[in-house]
Amino acid sequence: MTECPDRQFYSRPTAAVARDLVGMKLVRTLESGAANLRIAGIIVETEAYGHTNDGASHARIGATKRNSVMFGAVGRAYVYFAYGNHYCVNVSARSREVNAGAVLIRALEPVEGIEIMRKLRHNENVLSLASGPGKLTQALNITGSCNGVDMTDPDTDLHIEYGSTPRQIIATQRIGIARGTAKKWRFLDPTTSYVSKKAQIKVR
DNA sequence: CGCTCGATATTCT
DNA sequence: GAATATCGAGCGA
Repeated sequence: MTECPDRQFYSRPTAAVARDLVGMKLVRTLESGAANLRIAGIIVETEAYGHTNDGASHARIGATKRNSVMFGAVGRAYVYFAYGNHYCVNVSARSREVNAGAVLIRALEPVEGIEIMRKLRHNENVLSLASGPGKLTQALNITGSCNGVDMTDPDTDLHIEYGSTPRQIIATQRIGIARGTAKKWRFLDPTTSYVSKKAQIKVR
């Protein structure tokens, strides 16, 4: 039985991978003495990033020390430090037609280890635990040491498992970028309250 | 509720 | 020096 989406899953155009990741489960394992603590959430919001075809991508300028995972094997964690305060986590993915790419995980619905998330986040409100790319890395204790971890292996301390089927998925413009705004490469389930704040869909 | 701003790594100019 | 795939505190309405 396969627990995790395999290498083939990530060997497709990043927009397709980003869409299909909505509903999957992001799982973090922390060592705590003899036992292992499991923290996990359902992915409810993602963004796809490309290579030279995408002005918003870190990979648009070629490989650097920071973005090298985007050019390596697919299905691995690309973790970087943003704005000097927050980590963001992606999974590397790309089709054979390009040389780099990744999918940013923007929000989770907490499902396992919620009390641990509360402690790591210093926040009691479950709606605020992982509803943003910087928040979810803090809630799952994801730091630079996770960079390059294989997300297709259920035995690693950071990986992606099959989850649930989303009620709905919509594609919209990406958030917080100045270039590449025409692409509708942000994917989210608008029926959940756990998407990042800027991504809330206005209901009227 | 919405707006401004500080924190400050990485990369580019 | 400036921009960036962010967040939360502080302030005013």
